[in-house]
Amino acid sequence: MTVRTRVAPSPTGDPHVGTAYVALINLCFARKHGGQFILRVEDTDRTRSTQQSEGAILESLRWLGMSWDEGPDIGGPHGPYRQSERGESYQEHVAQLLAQGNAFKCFCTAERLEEMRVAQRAAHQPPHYDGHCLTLTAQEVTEKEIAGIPSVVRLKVPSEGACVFDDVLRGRIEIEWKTVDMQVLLKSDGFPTYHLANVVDDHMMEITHVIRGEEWISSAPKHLLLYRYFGWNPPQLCHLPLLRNPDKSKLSKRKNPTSILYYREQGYPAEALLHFLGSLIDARNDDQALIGHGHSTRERTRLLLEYFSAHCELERISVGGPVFDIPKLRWLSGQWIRRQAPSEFLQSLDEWGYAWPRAISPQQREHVARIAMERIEVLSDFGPLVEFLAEAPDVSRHDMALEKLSEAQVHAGLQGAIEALVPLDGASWNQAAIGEALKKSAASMGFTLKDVVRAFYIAVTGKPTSLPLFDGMEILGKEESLRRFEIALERLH
RNA sequence: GGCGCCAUCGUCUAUCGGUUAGGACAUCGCCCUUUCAAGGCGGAAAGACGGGUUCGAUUCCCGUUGGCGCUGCCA
Repeated sequence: MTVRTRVAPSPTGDPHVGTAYVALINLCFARKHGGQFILRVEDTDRTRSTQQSEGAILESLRWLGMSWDEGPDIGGPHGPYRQSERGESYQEHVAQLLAQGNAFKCFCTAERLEEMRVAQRAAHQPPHYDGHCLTLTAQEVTEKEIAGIPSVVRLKVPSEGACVFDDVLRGRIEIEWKTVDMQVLLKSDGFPTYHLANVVDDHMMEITHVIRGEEWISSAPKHLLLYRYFGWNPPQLCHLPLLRNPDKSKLSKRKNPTSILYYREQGYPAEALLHFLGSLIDARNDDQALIGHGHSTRERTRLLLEYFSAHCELERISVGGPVFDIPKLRWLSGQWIRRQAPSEFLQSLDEWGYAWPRAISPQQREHVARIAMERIEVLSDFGPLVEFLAEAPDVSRHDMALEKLSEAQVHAGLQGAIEALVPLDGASWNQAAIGEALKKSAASMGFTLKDVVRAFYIAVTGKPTSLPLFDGMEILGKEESLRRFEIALERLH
């Protein structure tokens, strides 16, 4: 039997990093075993699902280099791959359950259910459907339907015994039937709930391994019960740990950026996010030797996926919920950026959508890239860092104050620098010559370059820390550099 | 509250009964150095607690505590 896995996102919001994490494991496991990986859209919540969200999810997964063998965009032998388009199948299966007596119609109103739950909570009982409609006769059901009372279909659950199943990661799990609720399978709008649609589709699509988040453990008995009612063999179940906020709660956008789009917009390379997610799956993927292979994003993500897949073992996934550690991701991002050749970095910037200021000529870009790329961790750090090359800073007298030198000394230092730079001819205006001139000038006044250089940084870049000064001045050119020194000098008066 | 899952440095983890408990991020220090980074070197930092089992437990079992999840006509 060939391995078939799936990821089944619900298009109700921004593409979540947790979806990518689950998708990645499913993809790698399928590839490792020469099987297929399917993308299925679970859009049964008609009030929250959007076309836009679905598009963003697919696009985000593709951005990370993932691809699927069957899905709503490419079709496949078990389509459609969008649950909203599979209504007939659910209706048939619900009819079967009803006919077999494994499910029942329920006409309870939302108000009654709410009252019931409040009462149960007050009595310290677990909130459960109380079976109100379970005893309705066929006659009564028909009457209510004729009267046009809306209904749902609920699952019948054994009252005794326990559901025992094996989880690939956690071993034997036992949950008593009496703790399992009579879950709604078909909503009053005619759409199935997750539980029904999921089981029917997984079976129809011949999924062999259901690898999903831990949050589904509690409802696994319902799913297994459905497989039993239908007479189907259930797939292997593997419940993954949930990604966490730093405070260990389930990763949420209230506490952390969870959208893949956010990380892309911030300029995290796709390969960095992919590498990070991979490292959460298996510690062997947390390997610095992997960084830097490939000459394009496409190739880099492909090689990572290949590596992750080659030794993917579900059993090695550790079950403690990992904190989504953004500092580590940032570091990885910086590593991936830095291991590129400057020309590749330029291309990455371009793909990310960076718009170069006019003042920086195409010929200068590689030089800028070389000095900037080792000082950033994400691409959005780049703009602020090179901004001074395009626009002169507005420095104040206060900015120029130094700890080690008096104002008079700073003044002299700037003056001396100008005098040292003026004689340099245009042809020798490069970082080495500039550095030498500035060092010599400082020495001639009895202090080291280190003593005054902070003032120079502020004069040229507007900030005490920036890109290497001499390089910055070379790129700015002699005229503009001297102009900035002179402005700074004026501000000191 | 009920049910379930989980538990090694701050974080991600290695260890699959015997280790000076290893690595990475973060952090601290030193070196390098025109600032800041990057890079190099080094430091500090962990088996939640209590019982068993065993010659020997981080590792196996039980309990406690803690964290998390589920408890919807959301997934």
